[in-house]
Amino acid sequence: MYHMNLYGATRPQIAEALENQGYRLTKPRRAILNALEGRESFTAEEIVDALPRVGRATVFRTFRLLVELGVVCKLSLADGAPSYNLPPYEHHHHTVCVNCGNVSEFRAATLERLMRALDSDIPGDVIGHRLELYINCTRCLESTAA
Amino acid sequence: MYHMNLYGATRPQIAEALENQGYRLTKPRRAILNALEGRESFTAEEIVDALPRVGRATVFRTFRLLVELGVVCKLSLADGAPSYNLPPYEHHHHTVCVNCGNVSEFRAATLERLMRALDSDIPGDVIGHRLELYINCTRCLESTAA
DNA sequence: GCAAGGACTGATATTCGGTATCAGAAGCAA
DNA sequence: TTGCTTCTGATACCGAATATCAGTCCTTGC
Repeated sequence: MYHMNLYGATRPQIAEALENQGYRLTKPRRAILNALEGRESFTAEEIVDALPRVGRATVFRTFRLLVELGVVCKLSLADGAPSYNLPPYEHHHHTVCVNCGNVSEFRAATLERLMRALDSDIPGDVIGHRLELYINCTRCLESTAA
Repeated sequence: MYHMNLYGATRPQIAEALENQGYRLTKPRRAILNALEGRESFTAEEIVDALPRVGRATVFRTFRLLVELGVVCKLSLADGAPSYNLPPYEHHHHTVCVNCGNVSEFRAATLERLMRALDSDIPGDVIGHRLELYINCTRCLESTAA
């Protein structure tokens, strides 16, 4: 369970990973994986609404499972509201548009290297980090300029 | 209201800033500022409990106000639980011990410079960021080693 | 000092995101 | 099929925070 690398996995790969970990690939879980397909970023409530035949608790349980598996990742919008996404690759960070709420990912090798370097400056062991950049996305900038 | 720099301000400075912005320095607000004094990191609930004569809503309203003013800042512990603190200087980041929950600040000039450099790599305007490092603090490491 | 008006307050209800519980259903292995 | 485990949905609940709103406090203008 530690350091799983499923970012960017296809649905069949996710399904396989679930089963390899001893989890069952049940109908509601399949429905949820289906619903995530094609979405770049989503809230739990969105999925609950999209799947009226799947219970609220199950959606949250499955989200928690997928986060543990490293398939989806949870982030906070600028107002603190939680959101989830299916990131295309591991060790990425998020940009969140404070205007339209759109989420994108970026990798920054330099940043990662720096983060590792920081480890030696910080008393204690750094075991993880969270970085979010709040932006005005190009689309929003264009539309407000118009 | 934009880009206020009150991190590290003393209580009289905070009080003055409130009044300069047209806010009233009322008894409940004074009580809250008093209660924050000397605390490094605190939850809203802690302050609510510490001040039984001040309403719950008022504590949250005042916290929101102080966050807007840039006096206190809100952060998430590793489990996502919200916490607040009175940072000693502006443009800092937090280390959160995943074991004991202790919060500290650190500045990293290099990091800030890098962050500014990142701006040019990101489509859109970067207007803010949030970085939290999750650590095992030295005290926790020592006590588990013992 | 007093009245008037807005800012602020506390009590209460409500929202939102998420978890606990638990009886019953679904999945799997023999 | 039996039997066992995992999983599910309904429901209730929780913590953090906001909306509402009648009433109070603060300030200012006289």
